[in-house]
Amino acid sequence: MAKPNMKDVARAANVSPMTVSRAFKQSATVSDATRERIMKIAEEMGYVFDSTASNLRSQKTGFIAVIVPTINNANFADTVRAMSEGLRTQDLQILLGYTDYDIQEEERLIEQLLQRRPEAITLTGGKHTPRARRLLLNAGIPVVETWDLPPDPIGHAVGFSNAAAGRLMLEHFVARGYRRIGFIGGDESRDSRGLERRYGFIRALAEHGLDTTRLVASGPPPISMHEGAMSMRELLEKWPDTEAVMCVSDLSAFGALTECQRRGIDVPGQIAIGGFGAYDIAEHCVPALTTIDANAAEIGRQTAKVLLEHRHAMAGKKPFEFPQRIIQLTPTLLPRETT
Amino acid sequence: MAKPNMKDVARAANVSPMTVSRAFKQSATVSDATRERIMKIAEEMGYVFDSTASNLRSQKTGFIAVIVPTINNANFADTVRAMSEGLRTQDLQILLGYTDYDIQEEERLIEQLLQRRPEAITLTGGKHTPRARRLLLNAGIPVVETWDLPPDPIGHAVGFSNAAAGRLMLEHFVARGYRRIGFIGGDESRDSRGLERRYGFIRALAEHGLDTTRLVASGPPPISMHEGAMSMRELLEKWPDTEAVMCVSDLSAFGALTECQRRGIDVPGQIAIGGFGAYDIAEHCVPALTTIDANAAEIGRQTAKVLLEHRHAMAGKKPFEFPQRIIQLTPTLLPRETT
DNA sequence: GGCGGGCATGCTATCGTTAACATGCCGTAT
DNA sequence: ATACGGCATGTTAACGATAGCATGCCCGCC
Repeated sequence: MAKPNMKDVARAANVSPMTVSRAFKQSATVSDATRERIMKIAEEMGYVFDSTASNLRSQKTGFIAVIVPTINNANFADTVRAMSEGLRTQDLQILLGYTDYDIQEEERLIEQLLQRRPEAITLTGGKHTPRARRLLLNAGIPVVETWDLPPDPIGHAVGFSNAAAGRLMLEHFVARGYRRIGFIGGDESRDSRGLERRYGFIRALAEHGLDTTRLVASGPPPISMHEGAMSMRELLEKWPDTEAVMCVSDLSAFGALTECQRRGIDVPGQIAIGGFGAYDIAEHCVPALTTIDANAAEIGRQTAKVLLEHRHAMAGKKPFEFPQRIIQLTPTLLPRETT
Repeated sequence: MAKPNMKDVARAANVSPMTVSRAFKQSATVSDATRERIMKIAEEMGYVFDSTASNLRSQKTGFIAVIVPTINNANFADTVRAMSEGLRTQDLQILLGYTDYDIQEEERLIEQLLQRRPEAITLTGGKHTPRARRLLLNAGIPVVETWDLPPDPIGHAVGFSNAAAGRLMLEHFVARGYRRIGFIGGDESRDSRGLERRYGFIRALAEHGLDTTRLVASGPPPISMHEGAMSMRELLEKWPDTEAVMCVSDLSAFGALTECQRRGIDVPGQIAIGGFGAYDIAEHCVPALTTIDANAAEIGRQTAKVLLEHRHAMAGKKPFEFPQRIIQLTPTLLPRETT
C-alpha cells in the first residue's frame, strides 16, 4: 500500500492525470462535477498532493525566504507575523532563517535558502558579506531589505532611519530639560541597527554641545533585560549625576528601570529612561516607559505588499522590469512616564 | 544567460552530471581533486544547487514541519529555537506554521505542510481535529506532540502535565498560608494547555477545601499583559479579599502586578501573584515574579533528539519500527518575591 | 446547415537531480 | 602473471507533477 500519486487517483476516477492536476488547482478549468468527484476519491484514497514534484515542473515553489536576526524578539516576530499574514492568501509559505546577528551566518543561510528556490527573499538590515550580495543579485528573485534603509539597496527596501530614531529620543530628552545624558547598548558592530541608533543619538548630543562620553556597552547582542540592568549599574557608578539615558531597546530599558527600582532611585525624578521598539512591556510597566515605535508590524505588512505587487507585475503576459521600491517609514516617539 | 544547472557545470568541468552531483554531497565518493575543481567551476558559473529537483528524485526534502500556536510568544519561540539548534547540524530546514490557538487552522496547516513532504512533523498540544489525526497517522513520518502529554499520542510526545503545573502553584500558595485564592486565564477551550493548568489548580483547591469560584476569564488567547491587568481589576472588584492569584502565564501575571502597583496595592503584602512560563520578565520585574518553569527550551531540545534518533534508526539497512517515545518533563516552581 | 468559438479533457515531453547499476582502472595478494 | 577488491566515474531511467499543444464536443449565429 504505497502512497497513491496523481496517476492512481486518475485511474480511480477514470480521467487523465492532467484532469486530476487541474482539479487541484484553484484557477484551472475543470467542470464542477468532475472536480468534486476527483476530490472525493482523492480524499478517500488518502492522496496528498505532492508539492515537490509540482515545484520542479512548474518552476514555482511558493516559498518566501525570510531572514531575521532572531525569532526570540517580539519586534522581529511581529514583522514576520504581519508579513506572513499578508502572504497567507496567496498560499505562500515562509522559509524562516535566523542569523544570531552574524553576517557570516547570514551568508550561509542565504546560500542554503536559495537552494530551495524561493520566489523572493527578505533580509533584516542592509549589511551583508560581499558574497551574500552577489548571491542575492544573481538569484533573479525580488529581494527586500527591511528594518533599515541601506545606502545601496540590493532590491527593494522597507525600513526607517535608525539614526533618526536615536536623534528623536535625544531631542525629546533635551526638550524635557535633561542635559547630562547617556546611552546603553551593545558593544559590537553586529547589531548595526542598534549601532545606528546610537550614532544618531550621539551626533544629536554633539550638536547640542552636550557630553557624548556617557556610553555603556554591554556585550554582543541580544541586549536584553539582564544587560540593561547591568549597564545601568555601570552607568550609575561611572557617571552618578546622569539625568537621562536611552537604551538600545525596551527590553534593556526595562532592565535598567528595574535596577533603579531595586536601588530606590526614582524614575524619572532622579533619572529618566527612554527605550526603543514599543514592546508590550513598555506600555504596561510602572512607570510606563517612554519609547519609540518603529512599527514592526507595518514593516511586515509593507514588505508583503511590495512582494505581492512585484509578483503580480511579473505574472503579466509581458513581464516588465518592476521598479525598485524604497518604503520609508517614520518612527514615532511615544512619551510616557519614565521621562 | 539562463541559470546554469548541473549539466552545464558538468560540461564545463568535463565530467558527467553524476560526478557533479556527488561533488555536492557531503558523503559521496569523489576524488578530492575533482570535487575541488567542480566546486570552483560551479561557484564561478554562479551555479546554485537546486533542492527541488533533488527532493523529488531522492524522495527526501530535509524539511521538518513545526506547528505552534504563535511565534509571538517567548515560550514557543524558545522551543522552536532550541529545536532548530538541535537540527541544524543535519541540514534540516524548519517549516514553521502557526495556528493562532485554533485547531481548525491547525488542520489546514497540517494539510498544507504535508504537501511539502516534510520528514517529520511536530505539533503543540494534543488536541486535534479528527481529520488532522487521520492525516498525521497516514503521513508515514514521525509525529511529535509537544508541550503536553496527550492521553492518546499520535506518535511521540515531549511535554509535561499542565495540570500538575497548576497544582504545583496552588500547593505553594497553601504552604505560604494563603487561603482565599483565585485564577486568571482565558475563557475558551482554545488554549487547552492553559485550561489544563486551571483545572489542575482548581482540583487542588477543592482538595484543600478552599473556595474554587474565584476565576476570572478574560477572552480568547493570547492572554497577555493587558488582559492580565483587566482581569486583576475584575478580581479585586468581585472578591476584594483575595489573598493570592495564579495567572495563566507570566505575561498576564505581570499585567496583574502592574495593575496592583497602579492602585497602590502591595504585592505580596496584600495579594500574592504567581505566573507560569519563566519568562525573562518574571525574573527581572520588581518584585520578581514567582513562576513555574516548564523548560520551553528543553522541550525543543528533546524533540530534536527524538527526531534525530528516529531518523538515524530509519537510515539503517533494515529499518525497524522505531518505538514510541514519551518524554515527560517536570515543571519546577521558582519561588520569588510576589508570593 | 455550416462555421467559429469556448469549454472540458487528453497526450507528450519535461523540470533538474540522483538511485541503481555498470564500467574501467589500479594495486595487491597469490 | 592472474585474479580480485575497491575506488572513481559513467549511463540510464526514474521521481510526480504540469506546460504546451491537440482534440472533441456543444452552442449560437449568419
